[in-house]
Amino acid sequence: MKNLADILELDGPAGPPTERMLQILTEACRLFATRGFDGVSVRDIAQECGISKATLYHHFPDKDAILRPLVMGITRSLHQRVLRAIPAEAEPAEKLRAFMVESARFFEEYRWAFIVSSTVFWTDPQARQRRQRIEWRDRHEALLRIILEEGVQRGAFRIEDIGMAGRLVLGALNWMPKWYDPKGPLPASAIAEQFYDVLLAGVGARPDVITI
Amino acid sequence: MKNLADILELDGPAGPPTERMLQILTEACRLFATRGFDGVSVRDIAQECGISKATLYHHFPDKDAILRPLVMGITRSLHQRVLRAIPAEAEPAEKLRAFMVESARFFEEYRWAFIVSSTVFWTDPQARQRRQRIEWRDRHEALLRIILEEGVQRGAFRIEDIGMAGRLVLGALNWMPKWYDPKGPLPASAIAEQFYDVLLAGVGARPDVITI
DNA sequence: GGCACCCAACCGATCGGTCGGTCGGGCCGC
DNA sequence: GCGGCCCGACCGACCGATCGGTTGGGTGCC
Repeated sequence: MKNLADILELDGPAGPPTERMLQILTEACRLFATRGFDGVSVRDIAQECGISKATLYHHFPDKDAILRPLVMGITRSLHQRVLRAIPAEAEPAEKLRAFMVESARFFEEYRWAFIVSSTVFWTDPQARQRRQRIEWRDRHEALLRIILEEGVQRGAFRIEDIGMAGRLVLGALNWMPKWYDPKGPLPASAIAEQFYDVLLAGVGARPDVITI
Repeated sequence: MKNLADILELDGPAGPPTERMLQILTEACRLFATRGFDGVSVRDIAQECGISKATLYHHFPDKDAILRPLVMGITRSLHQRVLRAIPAEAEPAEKLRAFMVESARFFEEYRWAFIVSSTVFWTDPQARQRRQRIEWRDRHEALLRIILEEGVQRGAFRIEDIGMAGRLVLGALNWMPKWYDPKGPLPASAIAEQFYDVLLAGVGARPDVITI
């Protein structure tokens, strides 16, 4: 995982996060991703960091306070990074490609946090910063929808239901964590490129073109 | 949820599952899907069924024994149902369509169990019947791969990397539980049809065809 | 001395699971 | 028909373990 501090916004009233806090967040993130939030005890996190549980509670008020910045940071940063990666003047197809590739790249860099974020979205009916998180996610989905709509209007895309097309794209990308192997032959960005190719041209052969 | 008994294989040495066991499985399934396995206590399940915890343990040896048939049954039944829904003599494209639509239909019928199964796959590093479950999943993925390969060989599909194309398809389908609303306008099968259309023809406009 | 950091020991609550016992309906010998 | 018996379904009370979180007291650096 790249520097986890980049995606966090802990530098509020308490100043920038300390080295120890980052260590706790990093270890907790990896544990949450592999065993789930409820499957990891505060003792586990402390032990993994080589400190006592009481020390951990010196840096964080409660268990939720460890999870929250991870989920929140990932949701926000994903959108911001993808948004920044999309060239303003490009063709819609190129924008879609940028959206998909940058999403995959982000996933690869912050894999554990990405997994935590996407699993927590489920089993969390109430509070945990839900509103603000959903706001970012909606903004992200809106960005994709705008790209697709622009493509349709400019004649680059041919889409019946934009919402459904968007969900197909996001589904393929968001499902990646479940099977992606960082030691595999292809980086996530290359996989996203392939997805893009299939998505744009379809898998169906085009006899009408071939037989001209 | 349709009759949960259809997907279970509890009728082993102990005979067919009793009404009470089915009730426990049904309620537990719904709770697991919404709050996660670790987020649901045995007390919760018992209370939801209107029985005491001791009574629940009279019907199941432990908590895992409630989860196991759900996850196992879904994984196995999904494959079997989809396999049966694919016509042997059809074109590859029609087979792919049947694969996707039947998967969606199955998800819609056994929505809670489907969600439980797909979430449990994560946070479960060890035992819980992992080997047998993965066997069914692999068989399912192999089925899709065979369809795609046949399509390529018969000139119906134009695919660079079959594994990646398959993962795109499965990703879109498996992600559905996260956003699908059973009270929405479209049934899951109709959504799968749309996915199929996009997948086959792609979203890119085809000026080469239009300008003939 | 004061502050940030750290710890062993402890707290009440809740976890998965067990125990001894109650209840009611079928089934037997008579 | 009927007392005695059995047994599956059920329950309240309890178990040790572990949960998230707290307390009070160190230790070392400014």
